Amino acid sequence: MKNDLRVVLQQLIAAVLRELYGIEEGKIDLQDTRKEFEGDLTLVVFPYLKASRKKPEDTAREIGEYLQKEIAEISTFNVVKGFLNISLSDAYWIEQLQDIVQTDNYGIAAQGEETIMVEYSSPNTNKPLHLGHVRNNLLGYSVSELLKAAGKKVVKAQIINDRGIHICKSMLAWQKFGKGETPESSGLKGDKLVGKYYVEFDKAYREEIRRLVDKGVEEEKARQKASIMEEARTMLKKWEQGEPETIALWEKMNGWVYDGFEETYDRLGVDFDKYYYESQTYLLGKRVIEEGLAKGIFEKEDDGSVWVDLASEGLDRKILLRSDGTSVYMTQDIGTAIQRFEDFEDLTGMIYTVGNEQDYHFKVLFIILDKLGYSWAKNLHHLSYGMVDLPSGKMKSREGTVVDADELIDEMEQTAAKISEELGKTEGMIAEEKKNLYHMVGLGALKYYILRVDPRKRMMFNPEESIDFNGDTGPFIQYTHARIKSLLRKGRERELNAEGGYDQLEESEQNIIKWLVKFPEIIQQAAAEHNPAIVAAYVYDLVKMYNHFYQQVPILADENKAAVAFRLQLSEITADVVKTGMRLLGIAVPERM
RNA sequence: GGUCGCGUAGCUCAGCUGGAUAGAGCAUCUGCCUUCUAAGCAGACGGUCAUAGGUUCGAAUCCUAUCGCGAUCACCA
Repeated sequence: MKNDLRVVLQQLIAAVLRELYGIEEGKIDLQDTRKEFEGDLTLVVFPYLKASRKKPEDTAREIGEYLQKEIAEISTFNVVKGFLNISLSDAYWIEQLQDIVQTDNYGIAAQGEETIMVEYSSPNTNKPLHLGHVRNNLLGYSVSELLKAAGKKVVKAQIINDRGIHICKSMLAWQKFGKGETPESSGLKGDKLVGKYYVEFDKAYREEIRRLVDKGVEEEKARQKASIMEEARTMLKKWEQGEPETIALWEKMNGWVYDGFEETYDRLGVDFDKYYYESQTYLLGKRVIEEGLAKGIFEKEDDGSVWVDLASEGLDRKILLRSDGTSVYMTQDIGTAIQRFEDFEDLTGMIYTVGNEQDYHFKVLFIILDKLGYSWAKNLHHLSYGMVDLPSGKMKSREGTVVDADELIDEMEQTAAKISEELGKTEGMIAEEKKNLYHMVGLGALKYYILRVDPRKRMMFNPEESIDFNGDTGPFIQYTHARIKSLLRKGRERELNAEGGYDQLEESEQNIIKWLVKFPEIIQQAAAEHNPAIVAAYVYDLVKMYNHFYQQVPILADENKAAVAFRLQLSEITADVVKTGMRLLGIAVPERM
C-alpha cells in the first residue's frame, strides 16, 4: 500500500465526517479488510453513529458514496453492518506492481544518517556457546539487518567478559592438570578445551571441599578455605598486578577461546564490527561517579560507598561504588556506554541484546544515564529476550542439560542431509553442493524456528520439531523459493513477453500482489519493534499464498502467452521478496533443492 | 514478601494502539503425483482466549482482583 493513498483517504474521511456530521476526528483508523470479506480497506463507522443519527449501514453507505465520487482509485465498496469495505481498482494494484518491478532492492530503505550500535552475543571466555547464545546471536544479527534495511547505519558490537575469577579457574586447572595440552594436540576447539578445564577446576574444588568436610570442617568454611580456590584468588591478584607470566597464559588461553568462538559465529553466519573486552573497560565509569556526586544525583555514605536513590522513579537504591572504592557491574556499564559514544561520534542510539533476567538492570542503567544528562540516553534500548526451555525443563549447566551450539549445528546439518537424501533431492549434485545445501537447510531450520517466536517471550526448544521441514518452517520457505527459481529457469526458455494479461488475474494472484505491496511496511515495523518474528510471519504467509497459486494455476501450461509471462513476472518478484525477507533473518535460500 | 513478565486448540506459536465467525503449524483423519520440485495442495476434527468482576455500541486485546508459572530484588557479574 502506498502510504500516500491511505493518507489521502484518511484526510478525506476526516473532511467527510466534518461536513456530514460535524465530527472533529483527529486520527482516522483505516484498517486492512479481513480476508473473508471483499475489499481492501475498511472503515469502522460505529464510533460516528451518535453524531450521524443514522443506522450503521446507512452511515457507512453515505460515507462510501462520498469517497467513491472523490477518489478515482476506489472501484467499489460494500457495507456489512458498521463496516465500510473499500475496494481499490485493478489498475491501482497493477500500477503498484509495476512500481515494485522497477524498484531495485525493493523494501530496503536508502541509508540515512542515524547510526545505531547493536550489542549482542557477549559471552564469557570460560564456557562454550550454547543454545541461549544462539538465540541471542540470531536476534542481534537479525535486528541489525532489519535496522540497516530500515535505513540506519549499524555497528554490530560485542563485549567479551575476559577477566575475573572464573577465567583464573580455567587457567589454574590447565596449569595443574593440562600437561601442556593445546587445541592442536587435543583436537578440541579452543573454547571447548578451556571450558573443559573450567569444569576440571570445579571438580577438583568440590572434591577438596568434600575432603575437608570429611575431616570435620564446616561446609561454608571449607568453601572459603579450599586451597585451590585460594590459588585462583592469588592468580587473579597476579593478573591485576600485570604479572607477565600470568598475563601471557591468560592471553594464550583467551586466544584459543576466540578462535573457537569465531568458528561458531562463522557457522551461524553472524559477525561483528567492533569488539570490546571487559579487561579494558572494567575500570571505566569511576570518573562519572564524581560527576554524579557533584550534580547531586549520587550520594556518598560514611563508609565511602556511593549510591543512587531511584525511589522517585519507583525503583530502589542501587550501589555504584563499593566502600573499598572498586566498581560494580553497573558502574562499568555506565562507563562503557559513555565510552562508546566517544568512540563513534555519529552514534545516535544503542541496542543491548541481553536476556530478560536483566530487565531491572537496564531500566536502572538508562535512568541513571538520563539523569546524568546524556541526551542519547533516551535512544538506548534493551532488546530483552526470554529464556530457551527444553522439553525436559530449564537448561542447567550443573545438570549437564545445556545444548551446545556446535553440536546443535552439527545435528541440524546431519538431519538435513539425511532427509534430503531420503527424498532423493541431491541426485546429480557434487559433494561441495551437497555440503552447502545441508548447511543452508539445517541452519535455515534452526534460525527460522528460533526467530519466528516473539523475542520477548520465553520459548520452548523441541529438537525434534526444530528439524521439521513441513509447515511453518525455514525449509518450507526455502523449498518454495527453490521451486520458483526452477520455474523461472524453465519459463525463460520460452522467451515470453510480459505485455498485457493483467485483466485475467486469478484471485490468488491478486492476493500475492496485495501482499507484496506491504513488504516495506513490514520491514519498517519489524525494525521499529526489534522483532524479526514479524518478518518471519510475513514471509511464511506470502509463501503459503504462492504455493496455493502455484498449485491452482498452470503457469507453464497456459496457452495465453501474455498471461504466462505475467505469472512468471509475479513469480520473479515473489522470489526476490522471499529472498530479501529471509536474508533479514540471516537465512540463505538455495537456488535449487 | 516487593517489582516485572507470562497464561489463547492435545503440543508449539500468531493475534494484543479495542472491531466482523479467535488464526497457523504439528499431531489425528480424508482426498489429490501421465502436467513446471508431493520438503507440496485441498479438506475434516479440535477453543468457557487461566478465573471472577468492571469500562462500552463492541473485550483474547484496556482496568481491578484472584489463581498458576517464571524472572528479579547482593558492597556478584
